[in-house]
Amino acid sequence: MTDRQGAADGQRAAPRRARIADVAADAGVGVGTVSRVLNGSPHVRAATRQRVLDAIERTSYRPSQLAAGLSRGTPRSVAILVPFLTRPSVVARLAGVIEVLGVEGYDTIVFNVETPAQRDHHAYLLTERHRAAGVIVISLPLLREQRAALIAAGMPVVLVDVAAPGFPRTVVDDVRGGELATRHLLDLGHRRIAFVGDPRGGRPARDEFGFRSTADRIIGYRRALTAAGIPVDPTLIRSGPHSAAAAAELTRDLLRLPDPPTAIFANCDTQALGVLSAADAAGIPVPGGLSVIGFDDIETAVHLGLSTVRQPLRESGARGAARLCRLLRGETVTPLREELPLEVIARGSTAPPPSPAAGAPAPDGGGRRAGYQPNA
Amino acid sequence: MTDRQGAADGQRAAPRRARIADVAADAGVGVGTVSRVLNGSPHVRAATRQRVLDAIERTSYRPSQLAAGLSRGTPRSVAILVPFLTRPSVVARLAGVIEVLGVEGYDTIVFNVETPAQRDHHAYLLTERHRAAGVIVISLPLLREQRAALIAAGMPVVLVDVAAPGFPRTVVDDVRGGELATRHLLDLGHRRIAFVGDPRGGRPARDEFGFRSTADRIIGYRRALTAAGIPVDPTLIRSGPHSAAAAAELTRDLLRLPDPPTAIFANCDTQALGVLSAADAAGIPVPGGLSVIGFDDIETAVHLGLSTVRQPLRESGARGAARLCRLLRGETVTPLREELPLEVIARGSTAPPPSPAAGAPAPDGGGRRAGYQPNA
DNA sequence: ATGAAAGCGCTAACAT
DNA sequence: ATGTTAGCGCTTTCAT
Repeated sequence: MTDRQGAADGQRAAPRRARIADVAADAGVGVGTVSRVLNGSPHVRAATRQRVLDAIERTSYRPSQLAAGLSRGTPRSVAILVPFLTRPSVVARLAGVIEVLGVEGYDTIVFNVETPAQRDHHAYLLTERHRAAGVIVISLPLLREQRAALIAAGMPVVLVDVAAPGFPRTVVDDVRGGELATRHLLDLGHRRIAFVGDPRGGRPARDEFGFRSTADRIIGYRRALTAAGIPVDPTLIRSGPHSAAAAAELTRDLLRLPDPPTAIFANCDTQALGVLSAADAAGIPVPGGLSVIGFDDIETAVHLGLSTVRQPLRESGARGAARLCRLLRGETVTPLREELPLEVIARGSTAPPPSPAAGAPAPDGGGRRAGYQPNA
Repeated sequence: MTDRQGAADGQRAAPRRARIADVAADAGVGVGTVSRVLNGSPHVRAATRQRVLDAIERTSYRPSQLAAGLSRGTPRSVAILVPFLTRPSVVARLAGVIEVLGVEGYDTIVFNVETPAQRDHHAYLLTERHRAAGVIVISLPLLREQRAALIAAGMPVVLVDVAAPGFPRTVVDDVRGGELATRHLLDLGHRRIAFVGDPRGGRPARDEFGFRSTADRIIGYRRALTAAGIPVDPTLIRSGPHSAAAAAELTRDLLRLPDPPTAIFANCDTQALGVLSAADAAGIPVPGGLSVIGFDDIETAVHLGLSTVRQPLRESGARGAARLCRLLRGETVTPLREELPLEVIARGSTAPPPSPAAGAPAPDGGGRRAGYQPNA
């Protein structure tokens, strides 16, 4: 029988938000009980719970995340640190994270890092437990001191697509990925295979990200080549900024070589796009005159019929988020290092080399796909 | 109840986080003064301020966002509602938002909406002032009742790439965009121009998003056609799901028409990709046999040499965020409707029609660009 | 200009 | 099982 906020008078009085005490009063119970109902405590009689639920309904009560967070000591939101948010592979992972976290009742705060300085800035802020209940780091190597600070702060952290000793992480085997891509090309009969990617980078430093996947993929590339008895030719390994444009430039050089490659393994699909356009600009048909394979399997790869090494992007984010939630519940995650599968997706951008170079009679059906040929 | 499950390390005396009272004690002032320094109040003597600053340094104090938020009544974080986060145009806008908000000291909480139900769910949650200080809605039409609830809750809201009466919004003129694209094609001499896009959609409803931009672009398309004295042929206007694959399918049909179009205006760059691959699959060269223009100017458009109508994506997000910050400071934003410019970027995917259909001797240099031709 | 004290709305420890 | 109460760490009057 509570007065519906002075209904009689015409002017709507400021409809003061109901607080937990209002609900308690309305239900005729203590605030503790309401809190218990809110947090799903088992120590509440079904009948009481129902009374509280009704009161909540009547008062249109909405709990304050803020107050709950303060009281609890940690908010119901997690921070996620990503480098270059707009890159397709990154945003796909992010979507996976957000989806899972949302279902688990956590808000996702996104920190985008585009310079080492931003990385340092955000990494510092995230050691504050009142800012986020936990942290998910995607594809971004952290400095040793930053990892230490996170640990010292007791901050629950999971890594996605990066590794660091002692941290729960969801990754793929990039070395194996490099091997898979290269072997796919070898199986088609290629013998002169180039690699186009980012600079190998060292370890993360004050002024460097130190991304590691390229280096690993190159290791796999070399390994596959060596296993096939083909000497690694350093002039076929090129690196430049992480962009299609840069990849295109590198490809241009490669194609001008006296003995140009018949196939190119691009470090990621975006760079593969650059390779494709450079090939086109040079009038070299793909896969007729050049085979191209990328990495990641982003959406455009499908549209362009790009062969690639697929990794479960969205799922990696989802898995990482799920593991963080486990951590936040006080459970432990195991194994610390979770590996997701890699798979070669052969589309139309790879085929046997122009003139039967070596053996291998093209095991593939030589599938070809739709694409774009502006200069036809 | 001593320590929660921390990281692997065993020992480590709980380094109790310094609170504002610690700083006050260390500086020999009251907590109120520390708070004033923290919040840049002018009512603090310079000398006192310095003492406090030093104390903060000594105690390595970090203010609690949570406590400050509770006390203030609203957190230093803003919510951003986006549909289909992984779409390139959306994530570009999001990056702009995050950048500006970060600089202004706000955290960005991202809510990704992929179904009307998710829209409703999140829109409801966001009427809680203790959850976010303000809301930025990107490219997502809200139901009337949802807008009303936001207003009733006194929630500061800005819109980006969507319109709603009474709300501050940063948009482009899609009608004009449709006109620009179509006119570009007309100027090249095309007379048979098709449109490929999303279903026009009505207004947002319980089970529908009601995206509006397609409808507007079609209006512009018709307007340009009519202005050029060309009758609008309904069979040339096709729509399907927002994906390159669907666009490809629609294009396939279009190209099989007895009197097929010589040019296609795709609702967005992603769909233009689909158009391109369908053209390729049909063995029709672009732009030799078919001209294609998209909308947005996402990164891949550059790599593929796709002509398009550019809109400032990242900037739209940045502008929206800047306006929200103004709102949060209690200032008013004006004009309510902020319009960003549109511009045709002619790349290699548009050229005069195959056989000089009508007049216009191709004002453009007929620029062509790199692309991908897997079937050559 | 600065200190003291009253909340902000909730959780959790402690009673009962 | 449920009520009571003491904080969580800060901002903000209100005095002084």
